[in-house]
Amino acid sequence: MASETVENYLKAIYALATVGGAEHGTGEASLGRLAAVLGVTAGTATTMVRKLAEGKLAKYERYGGVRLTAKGTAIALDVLRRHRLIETFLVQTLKFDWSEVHEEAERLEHAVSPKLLARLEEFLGRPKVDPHGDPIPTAKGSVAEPAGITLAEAAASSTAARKRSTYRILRVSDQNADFLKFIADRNLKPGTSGLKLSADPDAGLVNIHAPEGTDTPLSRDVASRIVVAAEG
Amino acid sequence: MASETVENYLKAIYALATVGGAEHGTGEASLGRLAAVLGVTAGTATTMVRKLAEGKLAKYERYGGVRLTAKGTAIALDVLRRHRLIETFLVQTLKFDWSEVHEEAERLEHAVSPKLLARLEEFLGRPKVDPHGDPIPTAKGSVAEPAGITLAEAAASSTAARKRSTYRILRVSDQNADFLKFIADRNLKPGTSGLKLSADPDAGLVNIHAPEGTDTPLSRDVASRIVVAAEG
DNA sequence: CACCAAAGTTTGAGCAATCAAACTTTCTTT
DNA sequence: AAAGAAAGTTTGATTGCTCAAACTTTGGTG
Repeated sequence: MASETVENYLKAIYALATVGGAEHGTGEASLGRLAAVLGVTAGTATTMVRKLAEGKLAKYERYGGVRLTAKGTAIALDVLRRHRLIETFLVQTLKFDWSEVHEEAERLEHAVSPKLLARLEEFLGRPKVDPHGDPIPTAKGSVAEPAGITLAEAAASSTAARKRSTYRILRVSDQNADFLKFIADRNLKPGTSGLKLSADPDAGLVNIHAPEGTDTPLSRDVASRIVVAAEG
Repeated sequence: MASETVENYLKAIYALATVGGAEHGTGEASLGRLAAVLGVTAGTATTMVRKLAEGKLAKYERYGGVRLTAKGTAIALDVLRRHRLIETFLVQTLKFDWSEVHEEAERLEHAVSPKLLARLEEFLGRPKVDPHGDPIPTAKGSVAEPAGITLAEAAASSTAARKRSTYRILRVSDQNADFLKFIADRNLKPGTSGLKLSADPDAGLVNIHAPEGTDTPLSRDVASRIVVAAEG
């Protein structure tokens, strides 16, 4: 059994190695960034990563970054599965706001048994995505990375195509509570549709025009964390 | 914040100090028994209990046993509250068998926030007792020790009174999975009523006569862990 | 290409919780 | 009350995770 700490390292490495989608990422995480997201010193991260490598959960060469083995990836995906099912439960059943479930799930994900998780999944109606639109890995360990493009990409696409389309929000991949509150305030949660987009490349901005007429300007950086699909 | 380990020590001391009901117990736990129920060596228990005393969670004198302070009791009751609400959730919502929820709750009780617990309590309909009939402490930290007498006491009471009465099971205070399965098999779970009792003091036995005619003989020891009330 | 800054690594130490084993106190029994 | 058993305590060591600080490697930039 991987300790809670080991699970957190694997999850963090997985996340860093797959920024921008499982296929899009480099598959590798730098030790500095890993240390930063885990809130430990660089030395601690180095030591722990060496231990992961010894346990065949990761591949690691000195000064060369870390990448998960199949075994490490399997555990990371399982943690992610637990995390996302728990978040879904908190929002769907216990009526938590989507901005406050992350911390809670962060603790619970290490305390649920496979059996509990299976029952929970059943109880929730076998959801495919969590409240942020992030896909829930299956019990067998596969993730259905959903279609869709980032808001940044959509806004940057050819003007003609974009002007014809409206967009629907599929996913908001960020766990910062303030950011999520902001998104919810602007009614830009997953499921919102009928949005029109425009870009202001010089200012580095993307503009979202909601059907009711309200406009929300976002930086490209922020826009790249929101996934949308063209509709109609 | 008390660590998971500290919470477990407090919970175990509370349980040992209140065997046979909060009022009935001695209020004190021996270090040997404490070590045994926690599965640690006696030396470890001594060391940890000294730390609890330093933190004003328990009173402790060398060679003299340990008892919780008000502060320690408050935490113990809070852990118990979490444990019992979680067990209720697992049985009531996720359809777990009552014999298999203990281990699960044992891990989860350290990972739930006060907010989650409040929502869960609401969702469950503010239950007063858990699936074993054990009372759920309130958020304010009071336990309503329910009325009722042990099966052993009931069976030992004057023959005349006992013969007139039938009994209802209120509580089965034990977490051993096999024992609970046995009890469930015999249909002796909390809520079962219409039971008649007889005692065989020489053999140290208590006999339960179910309305359908099945008889279950129990040792006095086991009978003292089942709480019943006379009815009708 | 030589140097410097940034990134990464190593070392020595600390904390929480644990054990085994030597030791002390208390209880029981005769 | 003395002896021995049972219960409890102390000591020294270990494990997992962490830090600070000294050190090394890598990779740009002048």
